[in-house]
Amino acid sequence: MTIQEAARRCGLSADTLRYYERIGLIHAVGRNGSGHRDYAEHDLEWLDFLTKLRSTGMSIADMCRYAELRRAGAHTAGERRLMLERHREKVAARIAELTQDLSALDYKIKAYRETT
Amino acid sequence: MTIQEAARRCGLSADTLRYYERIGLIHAVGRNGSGHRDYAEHDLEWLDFLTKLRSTGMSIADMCRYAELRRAGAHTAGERRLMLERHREKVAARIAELTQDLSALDYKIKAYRETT
DNA sequence: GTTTGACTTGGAGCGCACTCCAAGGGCGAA
DNA sequence: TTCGCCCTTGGAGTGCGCTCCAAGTCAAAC
Repeated sequence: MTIQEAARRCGLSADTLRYYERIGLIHAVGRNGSGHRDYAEHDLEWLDFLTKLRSTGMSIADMCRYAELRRAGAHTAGERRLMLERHREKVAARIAELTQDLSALDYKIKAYRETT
Repeated sequence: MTIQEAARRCGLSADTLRYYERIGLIHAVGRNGSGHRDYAEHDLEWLDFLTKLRSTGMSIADMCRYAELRRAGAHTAGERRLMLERHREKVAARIAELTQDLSALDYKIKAYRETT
């Protein structure tokens, strides 16, 4: 799969895919005869997971840490799990915060509706 | 109220408060005899509202737009309300997205738990 | 009276996450 | 064979939202 197709499928730009590879988030993407990147299905699955971490607010630095652990092998599974559990709590807290802010927003909008 | 007290109460830094004033987010904060900022209660209420907008992901540019409309007077209430309503939808969508990502994360964590 | 410390201003600097650029390579179509 | 296009790399640039700095002012403490 070309970089353009991979970009389209995971919702990132080709530039971002190259950037992710450069900083070690994606490891050893295959190349074809002309030296062009050739993405495999498992690259896409990993990218989908990365974009989930990213969209839930994990920093690139932490994602790199996770990717590094993953490359290090099965014995890092515990640490990876811990990272995900901690991140999960942050996401849950964020949802709670947003939910509260949403109702504050609703209250404000209601006030506007009653005034106008 | 000094800038330090105001900063503590709204959870921003004094630098950020000065920055917000510079870009027009906060208008005409009072000064005392020595030219130091002297925040009033209504400044704090406005700041609390601003931090809610900010923490729900509204851009500084949009917040400036809102602040500008507010300064322009009551005849802009409709437009302000529209801004808030649109923002509200974005926040709701964000919550939905995060909630989905959270369950994906839970799924992944569950897999780790079953493996280790 | 001098020191301390918080404040003022305009402007520069920073960290993050990309995003773009220049120079060059490879390949299919006309 | 030449054109057009997409790809490669390393490195530079960008936008956002602050954050820090230098130089100066002022008031209270010692």
